[in-house]
Amino acid sequence: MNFLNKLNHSVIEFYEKLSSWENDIVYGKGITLPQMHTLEVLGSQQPMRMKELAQGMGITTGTLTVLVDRLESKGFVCRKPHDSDRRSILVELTESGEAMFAEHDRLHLRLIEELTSEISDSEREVFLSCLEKMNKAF
Amino acid sequence: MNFLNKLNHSVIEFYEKLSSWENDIVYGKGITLPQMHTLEVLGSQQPMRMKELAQGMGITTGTLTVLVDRLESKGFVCRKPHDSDRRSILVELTESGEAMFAEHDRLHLRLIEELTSEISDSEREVFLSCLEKMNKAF
DNA sequence: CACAAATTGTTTGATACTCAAATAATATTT
DNA sequence: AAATATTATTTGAGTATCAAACAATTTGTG
Repeated sequence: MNFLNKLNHSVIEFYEKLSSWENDIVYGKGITLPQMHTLEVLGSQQPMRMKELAQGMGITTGTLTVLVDRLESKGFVCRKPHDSDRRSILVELTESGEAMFAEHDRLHLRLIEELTSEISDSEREVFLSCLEKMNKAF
Repeated sequence: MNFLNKLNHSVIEFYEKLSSWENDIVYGKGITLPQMHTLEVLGSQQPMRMKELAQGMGITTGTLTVLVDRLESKGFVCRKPHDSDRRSILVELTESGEAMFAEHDRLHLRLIEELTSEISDSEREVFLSCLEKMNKAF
């Protein structure tokens, strides 16, 4: 098997494992993966309009409406009117939503820490650099 | 922001982008992501019992039953009786399922090829090595 | 051997995600 | 002022998912 093929399948394997880990973690918190994803996107930019948030997540506003409904009823986000555009609605993390996001991010960090614990600093530097280049090219 | 944090968020960003890419690619083929995932798992080991396949995918057999129903009606997989255990059922890719899987794998390979095209061979070697170590530690 | 216990796949009932299309309210353009 | 565009919600339909109940078969035990 050639190099690129190996790389390809290692990427797929990592993706699958991360996906499965994510699912397990999130499930234990009484929230779904798309719901957590919403909190994550809001975590990095806040507040956001429904339209922006939907675009950032790659879903339709129709889908987002029900997603935000559920997150709101669980107390993790809140809707606010937009100052200058009355068609728009701003979505924000509540204190509890912030906490949920922060906790998840912490777990993520710890996972990456564990997974790379046997890798030398210089190799990790290269790894990050590759990842950044790939993200840029995506 | 410290190193691990950067690494963590680059991993998340890559994961999101790959997920979105996967979705788009698969959507155009009249098949869903979980359905493609089923073909992928079967692609690397075949035939598999329902139970094995479900475990390999991290879903219940109940979920898998309907998934395989749909794939069967689309002609991508087929069910066969198990020789020695009459409770079990073997699932296999059809010719058309093989083709679908192979095509998807090819696209995946091309994506990885493109994303890493600006990265030197030696760095790609390190990248693969890191990925393999992380998969092992997962 | 015969019956109890475990395994395997399917079915059922419930919840969630997703989209496309229709709708209502508000902005923008002409 | 009226037509067009944008934004969020609602509706209808399909799919994914799980847990629990079920039927068929295999394995284990007395």
